[in-house]
Amino acid sequence: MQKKAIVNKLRSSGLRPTKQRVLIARNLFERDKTFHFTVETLNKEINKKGSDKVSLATVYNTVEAFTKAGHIKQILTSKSKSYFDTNIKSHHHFYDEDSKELTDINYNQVKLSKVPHPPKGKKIKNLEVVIRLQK
Amino acid sequence: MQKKAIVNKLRSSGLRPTKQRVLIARNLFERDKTFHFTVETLNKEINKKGSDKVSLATVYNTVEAFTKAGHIKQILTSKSKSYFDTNIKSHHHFYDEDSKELTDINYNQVKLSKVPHPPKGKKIKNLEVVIRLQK
DNA sequence: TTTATAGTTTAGAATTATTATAAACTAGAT
DNA sequence: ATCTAGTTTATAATAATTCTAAACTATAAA
Ligand SMILES: [Mn+2]
Ligand SMILES: [Mn+2]
Ligand SMILES: [Zn+2]
Ligand SMILES: [Zn+2]
Repeated sequence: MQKKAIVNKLRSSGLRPTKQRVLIARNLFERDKTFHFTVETLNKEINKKGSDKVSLATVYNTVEAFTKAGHIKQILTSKSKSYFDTNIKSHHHFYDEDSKELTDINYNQVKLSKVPHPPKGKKIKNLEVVIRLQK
Repeated sequence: MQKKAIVNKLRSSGLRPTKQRVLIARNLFERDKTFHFTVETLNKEINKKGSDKVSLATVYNTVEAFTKAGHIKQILTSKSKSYFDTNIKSHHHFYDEDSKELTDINYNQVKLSKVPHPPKGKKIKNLEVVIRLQK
């Protein structure tokens, strides 16, 4: 994804392409592979080396804005820190209880042959599987 | 579950049946139905009305001890607060994005016809499905 | 182009959830 | 009854996140 595309992505979701947002978006989306992150890891990544500094408040604001816009998504965990994913396609996760690491499971690696009906008046938005691993 | 059984449950997991632990355990397990809670809701429930007071620190300690002992389990959410479940059987959840409520899905309401192999040297400890609902 | 303004960034304070500390207390063994 | 490791508690500390309000800026309008 090139800078032009990044700017369009931001504009298309009603977000002004500010210096900070473009910097963060390039860091998140100009990669070969999707990945998982926390605000803490993203903030470190963004603010390392000689690059222009972005405040922690802005990292929080931007992550929230990108989540609301659907550019990233929040991941289910049982931890006190929020995890996010640049892979917004429907997919599943392994959670390694020993290393505490989350890794993607390809969507077609899991098949469901029976899914419950949603309660009246509600629709299924998505379905996520988490497989916990142990030694 | 009667008081005697509660005391045994605590003893069997190496926990002394103190006044506070028994009070909390009775509140959690002497019910017809399992339920979901946070430390905050449990603390309110335990410390309301004329009952003996239990400190918040003890509620945290006890929830941690009960989780380690396998009497309750922590639930996957994408929130900053930890949720717990008195239903320790393998089961799944609906998560209502509008009301932000978690409800149980019976285990046999979900069937998986394909599950990925765990990475080398790891075993599958359990598998949880979360179905997000929207209006 | 300037100008106006709504949107954005920021440092720092505030809040919230959780964990740590260390002194007082107690269950249960002897 | 005495002893002691385990437990409880008030309170402090830490960690994650949200709030605040002043300074700044992207961009639309003049
Ligand atoms: Mn915390
Ligand atoms: Mn928080
Ligand atoms: Zn993922
Ligand atoms: Zn449940």
